[in-house]
Amino acid sequence: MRKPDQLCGGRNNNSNIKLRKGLWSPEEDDKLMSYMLNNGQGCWSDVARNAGLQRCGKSCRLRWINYLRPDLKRGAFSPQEEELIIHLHALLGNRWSQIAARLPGRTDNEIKNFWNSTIKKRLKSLSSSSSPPSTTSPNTCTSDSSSDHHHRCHQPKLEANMGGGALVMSMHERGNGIVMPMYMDTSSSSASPSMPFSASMVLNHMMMDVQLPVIEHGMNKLDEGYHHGYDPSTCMAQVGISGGGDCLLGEQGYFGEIYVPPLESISKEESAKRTENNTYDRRNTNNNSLVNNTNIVINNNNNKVENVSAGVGNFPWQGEEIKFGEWDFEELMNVSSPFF
DNA sequence: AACTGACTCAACCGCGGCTGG
DNA sequence: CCCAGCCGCGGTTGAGTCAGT
Repeated sequence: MRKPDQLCGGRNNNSNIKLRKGLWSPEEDDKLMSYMLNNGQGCWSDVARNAGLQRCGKSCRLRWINYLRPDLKRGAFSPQEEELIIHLHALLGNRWSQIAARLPGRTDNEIKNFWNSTIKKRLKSLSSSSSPPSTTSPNTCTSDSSSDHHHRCHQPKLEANMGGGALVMSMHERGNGIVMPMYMDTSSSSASPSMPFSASMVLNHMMMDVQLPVIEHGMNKLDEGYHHGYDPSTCMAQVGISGGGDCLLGEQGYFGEIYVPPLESISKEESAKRTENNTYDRRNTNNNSLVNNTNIVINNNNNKVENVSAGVGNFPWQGEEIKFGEWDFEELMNVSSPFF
């Protein structure tokens, strides 16, 4: 049931105007940008039409989300962001949009590309160099999520059927700080782990290698990220996991509480100016973003993920409450309860 | 300088989910 | 319940760029 609008390459609904494809011109960017700033987000097909763009709504949406959005952070990923991505991927799998929701100013596409090009490669090389003897098999692969890995990788399955999704089993203990992320392939219908234990260990090593700065307790900041306005003085991305006791990701330290230091600071005025002068050369825009707080709050009292509030930018079209509703976290946690 | 392979990243494609009629 | 329209997501592609020879 393909719909006309989604067939971007096709013809417009009510005209014979051939929809444009391919790279966006600066003029098109201008049109879309000014339209979005003036009118906000509505129906994307209307946006495309009303902005005078010979593009399908989908294309406009993609362009806006991945490139024109004023709160986009440009430039290379910081080590902290990188670590966060690795961890979140271990936790969420290839749910790039959810990962992106926790990285203010980053898009799912950007993260996906970064993962596929950089991190995956690094994990691969690390796993090949470390290769623990007991767990290494000819079929060992990294967190490669490409479609063919299901055919190539046959890891020993866990007993528990996780029902898809990714799971981080925290064996974090007081003092020794063992964190054991175990990746469960989300794309596999068989719910078999796509990351062998060896790769998990590699991942783990990577995480352990980097001591992330830890911020103070008091992370029960549900909804702060979204509801609070942008505060330049605290311009930072922040992921907090509430709960004094055991938490999903470990009690404290590596990813229990991650402080992503201010990557850049920028005033509202500068941001506004940047919005106006949004350049078309991505490589020249290693600039700043309207970063606010992202909070992940996990209620550990009942081992249930309650709510995740993610504020990605301060724009009404982006504010949304994100929940881990897609998997049954309670069940997931029960399954993994021996590890807690 | 020319060639080539690797890499990056913007954009497209196709699918599933949601919603309203 | 069914269907159409739309949105959003993840996977993939391909053009441009870079680095090595």
